[in-house]
Amino acid sequence: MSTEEKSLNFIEQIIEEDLKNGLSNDKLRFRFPPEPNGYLHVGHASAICLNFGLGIDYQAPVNLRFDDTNPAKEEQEYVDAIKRDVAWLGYQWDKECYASDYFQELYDWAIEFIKKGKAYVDSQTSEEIAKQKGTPTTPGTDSPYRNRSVEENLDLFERMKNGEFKEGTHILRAKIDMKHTNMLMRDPIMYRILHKHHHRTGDKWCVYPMYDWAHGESDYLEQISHSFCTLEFLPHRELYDWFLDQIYDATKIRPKQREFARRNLSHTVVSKRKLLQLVEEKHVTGWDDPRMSTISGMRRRGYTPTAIRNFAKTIGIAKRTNLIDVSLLEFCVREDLNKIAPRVMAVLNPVKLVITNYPEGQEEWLEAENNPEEAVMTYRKVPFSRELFIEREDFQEEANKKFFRLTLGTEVRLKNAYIIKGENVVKDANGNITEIHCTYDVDSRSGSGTEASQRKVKGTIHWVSIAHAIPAEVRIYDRLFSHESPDGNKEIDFKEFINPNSLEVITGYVEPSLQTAQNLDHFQFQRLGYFCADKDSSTEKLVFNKTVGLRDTWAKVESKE
RNA sequence: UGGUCUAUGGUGUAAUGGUAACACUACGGUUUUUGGUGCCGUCUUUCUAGGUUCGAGUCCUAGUAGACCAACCA
Repeated sequence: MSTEEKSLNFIEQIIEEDLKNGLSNDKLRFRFPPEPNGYLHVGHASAICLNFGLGIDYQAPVNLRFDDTNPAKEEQEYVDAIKRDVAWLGYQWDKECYASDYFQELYDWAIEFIKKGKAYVDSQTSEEIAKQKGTPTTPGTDSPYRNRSVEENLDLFERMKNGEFKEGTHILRAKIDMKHTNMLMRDPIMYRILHKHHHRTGDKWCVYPMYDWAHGESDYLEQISHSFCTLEFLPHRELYDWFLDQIYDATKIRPKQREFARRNLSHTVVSKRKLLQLVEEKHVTGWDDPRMSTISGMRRRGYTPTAIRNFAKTIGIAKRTNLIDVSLLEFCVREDLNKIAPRVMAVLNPVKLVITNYPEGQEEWLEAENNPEEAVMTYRKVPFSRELFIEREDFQEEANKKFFRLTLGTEVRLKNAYIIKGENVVKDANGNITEIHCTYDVDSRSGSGTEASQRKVKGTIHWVSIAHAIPAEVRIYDRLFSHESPDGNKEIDFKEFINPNSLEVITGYVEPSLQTAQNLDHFQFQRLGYFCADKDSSTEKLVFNKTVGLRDTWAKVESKE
């Protein structure tokens, strides 16, 4: 009964208003239109969640359209990666489209433009054209070729298409207004000559449409009702509408472009160009490096589709410039992982613990909860023996009042096992601890129901049996940028920004149940953080990537004495 | 020396002329066989100045600040 009044964001309000004004719900259609010139990143994830989310909410189809109008930058590899990423996020597109599917229609329309005197061939250099274009504060001037005859334009444009000219010698321009306050309306370029192989159309074309001439028309051909893009395209809207005016058939849906602010994330870069630079300059191992903000990087890092979708939903949509703190993304990741990640024991910085009163050669397989958050609890067995590894930092000889873990003379519980008491330590010549000796209370086994097993001790620590533990490579990631992400459009030197300690590779020991860990399964190494298994083809070893740390307060508490 | 867009706690987003709220962060308390989780709480908000109105975060005007616009990129 209590249908919560959901507040609509401004995008939903636009749609609601259109529906109220007579647009039929079954005419709704959205699209996500990436250029296949790189991998998708967390910013695209927002756009994907917006468009596909609207599709789900309104039960409307969403097209996946590749904006492949520039063969110089686009590759099939990127098309494949984009499809994989959108699908991984959990969305299904209605039609898979390509701007290149429309090259013929666009060409035919361009001929009509010429015939109607709406377009002309300009034969100046790009420098001359740029000069005539003026600046945001000064008007442009007409090209000397602006008033060529229709016949000459038709002839020239056909010869451009037929490959008779070199790149840069001629372009087709829309004839609008060189003095327009919006620079995009100053006779924008519709076609340029590019003798490049296109990943889909091969060598069929050597004239390629520009974004502005292809995008709205693609929306129109696909009968997209709402075309959402980022705010930097806002000045393009006037041109989008002008092009549509020339070809629009009133019996059809006229697509509407609306803009929202792109999302910026602190401590990271959200720009394909900069991500490409990181890859090319080898600051990272590739587009799917777990430190990258790409969707494939986040996948390898262990972020889940649910977490990313919740993040997108939480940050919402608006029109103001923003810088979202990564801690919100990390919260979303923890929130999801807490529910689904099995708790397992692992020791990353081991020190040997010997239980002196535990029989030599004896082993027990103890029952352990997989995840206390589970609705129906499941269990696994973990091996216990006389010699264990524990985390080096879980032991201190001298007890601080706020230190709840193992010290000499105090009791602590080994998770899922027994209560032990620290007795003494063995040190090497340099005074480093090499072994800790302790005794255990045989009646204190977890779940045994004995009085001793009910006893409260102030700390619980984690362990693995040395004889049974499996060595694993563990990759600990830190933020790629230690302070703020480099911003602006100018060339940047990443060396000034990159955190040199963003990757640490260590060898840890994990409980044997992880031997069968599948690629990208999630785990909580108890008290250490969330991790995922990453199969590395170059090694037989188990490899784990640290996804995100736990929200840990002990360091803070202990530092306050 | 132009045009367009934007302005709500440290961060992000709501409030659609009628009690400024939700989440994150930070901090405190509590539960806990994870210093995790859960639960409870605290701190911190409408850019400025006018105007319209019984009433303005919301509408209007001006100012201020930020963003975008001069690729044969998208």
